[in-house]
Amino acid sequence: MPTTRGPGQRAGLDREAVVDAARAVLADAGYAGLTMRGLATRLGVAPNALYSHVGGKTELVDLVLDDVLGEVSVPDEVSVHRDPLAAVEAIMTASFDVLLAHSDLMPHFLARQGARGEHAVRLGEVALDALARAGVEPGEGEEALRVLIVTTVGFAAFAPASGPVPADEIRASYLRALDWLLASAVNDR
Amino acid sequence: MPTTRGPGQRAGLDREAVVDAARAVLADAGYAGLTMRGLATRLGVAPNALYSHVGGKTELVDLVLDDVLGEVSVPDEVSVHRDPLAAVEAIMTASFDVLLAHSDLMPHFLARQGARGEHAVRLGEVALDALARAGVEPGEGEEALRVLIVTTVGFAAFAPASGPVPADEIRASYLRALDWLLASAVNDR
DNA sequence: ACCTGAACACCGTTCAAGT
DNA sequence: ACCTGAACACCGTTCAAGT
Repeated sequence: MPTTRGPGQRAGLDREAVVDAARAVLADAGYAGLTMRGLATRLGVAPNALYSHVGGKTELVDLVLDDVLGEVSVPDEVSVHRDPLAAVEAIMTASFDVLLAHSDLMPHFLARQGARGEHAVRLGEVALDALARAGVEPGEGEEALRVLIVTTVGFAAFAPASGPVPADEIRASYLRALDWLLASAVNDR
Repeated sequence: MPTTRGPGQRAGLDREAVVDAARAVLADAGYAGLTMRGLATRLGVAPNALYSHVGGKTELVDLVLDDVLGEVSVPDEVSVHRDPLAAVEAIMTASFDVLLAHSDLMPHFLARQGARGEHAVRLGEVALDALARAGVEPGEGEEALRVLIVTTVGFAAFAPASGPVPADEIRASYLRALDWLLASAVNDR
């Protein structure tokens, strides 16, 4: 039960607290259960208080998505140099597993046509570097990366356990598709 | 302006008319503009009248999606027998182009984890037959098809012209990914 | 069976005001 | 700058009733 607060009294909220609470709502009630009003209730504030910290619901979900992407472990420079192809594969499978745990966010990812938060950018940079080192032609890295991202997000969206196809089957399909794509991306010239 | 109608008076609606009107709303206002209430207004009926013909909004969008898939031209049996790999490619690129024109429906496709309408089923059957004839191992056709579908829908979702990447670039990426996947699916054994 | 009227239980967002 | 109160303009869906 939230302490009653008059106008002008602070709730001690900030952007991070809002994003954290949004992730908690997401974990409890899924994407369909994530509403600005419900989130405000959980935080003990009026619905419109959230607009002091995020621009709106779309931006909030963007922030949540990038927060999730922050959980993907990025291979260090040494690993990338030693075996760049394995590094690309590691980035993608790690991303897949993290995104799979938030598969109901993937339609939003696609509707927004990608992610442009700091974690997304960081992942993209490392993957692009690794692809170049793995032998992808200069100037073709972006295209290859786009293919890999669409595949990864697409399968993560498709895979929830509630679906008609078991998640482990989808995961196997994803891994196979990833191998097919990487083999072709590297050998194609 | 709809003719005023008292209780018990028919509007002459049926499932098909509702789906057709939904597609018209979609063309005018996009997926975000497709609401049960707005659709009812366009049809000149009360909002709840729609529930005599569709189970709800989710089912309506499912029906619209399958209606869209009905526009994909399916290769005839002769073509499939003559060059099965080309037939698979034709099915996928034709689907891609049709879905691309309705890219804002793709998040719904993924959220629903596929399409199970009659047109979707028909496309799947023909594609599966063509994949088998093209040399995909028995029992591996479903997996290959799943990979192709996710890729096709993923790129269709990703490609709208409003996005940061031009649609023709995305289309090129899609075609390349499709070639990569098909080459591996057929040769992999 | 197919429709209307009315209501229920919500949404996201904005505006003005208070400290 | 950060919050509240109140409102605006919507949603999808259900229930009861009419023909």
